[in-house]
Amino acid sequence: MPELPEVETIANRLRSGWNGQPPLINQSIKAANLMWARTLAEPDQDSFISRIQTQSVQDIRRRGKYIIFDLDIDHLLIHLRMSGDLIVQGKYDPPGHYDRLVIYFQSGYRLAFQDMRKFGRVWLVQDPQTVLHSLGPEPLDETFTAQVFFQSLIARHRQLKPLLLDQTFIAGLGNIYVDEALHLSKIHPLTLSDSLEYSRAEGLLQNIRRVLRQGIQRQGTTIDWIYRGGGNQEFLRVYQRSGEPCPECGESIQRIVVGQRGTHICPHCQILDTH
DNA sequence: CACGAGACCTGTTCGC
DNA sequence: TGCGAACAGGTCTCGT
Repeated sequence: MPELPEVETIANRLRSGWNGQPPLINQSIKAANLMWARTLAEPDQDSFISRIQTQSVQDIRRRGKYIIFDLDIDHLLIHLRMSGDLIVQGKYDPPGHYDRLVIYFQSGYRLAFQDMRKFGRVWLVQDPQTVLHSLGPEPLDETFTAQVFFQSLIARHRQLKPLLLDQTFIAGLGNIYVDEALHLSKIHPLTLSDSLEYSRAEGLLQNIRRVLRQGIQRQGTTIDWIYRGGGNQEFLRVYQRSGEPCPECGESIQRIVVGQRGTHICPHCQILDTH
């Protein structure tokens, strides 16, 4: 489900409160209940529960597609993968069908990690870097310049789309925003990374930032019932629009497969440059 | 190093 | 209507 803008939106809502629910900042944890064992990556279940239930939430933030809860001592890291979501439940709200981990606060509110497909993972660690160390740069970080981006592109010989999805290369992009950014840039997803000229790499970085900022501004992309509230879906230009006309030239949007991922391109605007 | 296939899971939609 | 195949926002591991 979530890419950088969706994770950012969820972290913001949990930090500041949303939809009548209170901020989770400063709330004290009193218990936790794990319903699907594999959801917890680290540590073992007994250590997790005994360690977490004495701590309170100091801050909530995002790195790549991870949501980070800074607690008094430890850090709780959550990766939502394909179908995960974080929901604040009130004292009298019923449990959700797909709740995999529930954290109970002294206030009576609960944080439920819901995850239909069970791909999501949770870590409780003393040093977040043990989990995050291999992540690439944040695309919206100002110190990540076009020069840096270009140099890292030409240092590899990779198909562009799989490279942009590689979280050790750049952190936070997923299938939707990559397809959108490549279409805006008029670049074919199979273009080799070391064949891009500087000006095209610069334009690509600008468009990556544009689609991410717009996604954040619209509070994410709603694809189905799992993710609620985001308005970006109406603005997608190619993603899951096979057969519809390209907004640039009117040609029919085509679906191909790249790196085993469904990929949406305009065959007229995005020509593969081979030489 | 780069890439493809398969695995991990459940649910919805598509095609016959 | 029914039923299996294809597909879904992500990432990991293994083999070539």
